[in-house]
Amino acid sequence: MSAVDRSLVAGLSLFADIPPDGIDDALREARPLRFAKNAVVFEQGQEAGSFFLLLHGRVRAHKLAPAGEQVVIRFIAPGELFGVAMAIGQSAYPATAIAVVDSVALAWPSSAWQGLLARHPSLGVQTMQALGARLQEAQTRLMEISTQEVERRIAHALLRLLKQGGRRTPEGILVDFPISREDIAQMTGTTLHTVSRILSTWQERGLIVSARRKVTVRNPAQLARLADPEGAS
Amino acid sequence: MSAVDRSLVAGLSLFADIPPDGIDDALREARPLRFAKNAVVFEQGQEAGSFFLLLHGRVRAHKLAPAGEQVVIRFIAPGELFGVAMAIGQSAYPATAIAVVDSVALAWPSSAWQGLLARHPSLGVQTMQALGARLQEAQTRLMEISTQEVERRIAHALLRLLKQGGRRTPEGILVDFPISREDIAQMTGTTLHTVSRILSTWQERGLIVSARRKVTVRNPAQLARLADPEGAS
DNA sequence: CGGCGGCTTGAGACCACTCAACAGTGGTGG
DNA sequence: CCACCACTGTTGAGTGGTCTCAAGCCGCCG
Repeated sequence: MSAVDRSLVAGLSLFADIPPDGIDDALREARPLRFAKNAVVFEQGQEAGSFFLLLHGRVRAHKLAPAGEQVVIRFIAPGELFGVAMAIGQSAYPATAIAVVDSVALAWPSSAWQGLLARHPSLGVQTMQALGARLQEAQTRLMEISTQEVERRIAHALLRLLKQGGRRTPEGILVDFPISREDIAQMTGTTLHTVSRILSTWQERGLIVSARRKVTVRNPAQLARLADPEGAS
Repeated sequence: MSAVDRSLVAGLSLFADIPPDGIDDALREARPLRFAKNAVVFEQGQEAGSFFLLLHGRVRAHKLAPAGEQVVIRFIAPGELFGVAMAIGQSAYPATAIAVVDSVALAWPSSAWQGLLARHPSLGVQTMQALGARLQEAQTRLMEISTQEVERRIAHALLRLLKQGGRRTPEGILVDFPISREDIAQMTGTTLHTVSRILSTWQERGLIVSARRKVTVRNPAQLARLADPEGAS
């Protein structure tokens, strides 16, 4: 009678160390939710009533600056937890989450977290590692934005996007979800104008092919050389 | 026969939910280490053999950029865990840790982590919340550096330093550990020159008093107004 | 008391931002 | 089904905040 079938989450590292009946137990409290493109999953500042596991689609998390500018925190891929505010002791969501394309996520009430953690300790381990990876990435971005000029930051951002969601095509590797110049600007601390100019010159040089909300990298190796000229050890 | 007395860590939130004999158990595997001012605790890239709990002093964590620039990740205060690379699934330290003043830390072998976590689940909860707080801070700094001009970033950085280690003095609130313009520059993604200029103007305006590696804020409220002109809700 | 690490301050250059105008493109409603 | 409009992207011109380069000063620490 579980509302969600276990096959939906089979193979996710989050549940890797949990036996089948444990997974059933965990899914019992979850509800699947559909989010249309551009739908808001939760909003910054709102009370953190649920946490989520993305099953299909793509979700963008961004933070609102006091003056109204947005900064993109990350793009969430299927298989990732998000909105785990209460796991880290926050009662409100620290960012806004919006579906980039039609998406499906499992939602648990935040109050279920403690019990889940107690019954399935490996969840804690997996979550801690995911948090650690996000912390590393945030610190790396901080380092980049502090020390590198815009072109290199954009190169790094693009490479990360490819690693997270790159799909081979005849023309090269395509970022497999819609991404605008504005998005890239908000990931790298610059403006859409500057991103547009830089992508234009890259396109002239044959490094990339881009269209409206679409970027294909023809030559990842050269892009990597742009990102790290020294080939840092 | 425990090597370290439990009174050393009494009152730390990290051990708040663990009974006395559990604390003794945890301390059994730890060794206290002294670090002289400017001593290296561990270095970025090095294999993560130990994790640490700072007891006295102050430790600076910074990351080295490919071209050699440093970025200050955080200042570690007594009571905080650091170097927990393996807890987050990293086999090497992602940053360098250096004692800012003479310091004392407890060191556990990294291999002890799993067992500790299994025997004392509340450790996991506490650590996850600490990680969450650090993630929040990193993301907030990302937002600041992406959207705000240098003066406001420095104001925010100073306010955070005060919150973490501020001591009342007749002249105002003093950052209670040595901090150079270069440190502040590396926290805010700017240069020591710009920091110097800005602190100079603040000093002229009577906002702060500063000396070599010392900053005292006379008027925190005014500084906060500089940091958030709108008084954002 | 000498030297070095930290700090200050000036001058000039430049990267990236702001402001501005316009051009595709794709979704939507009549 | 087509036309329109909002969204996305391009490109130019000008500006300015911050960096770089440079020189010198101060105050600790050894």
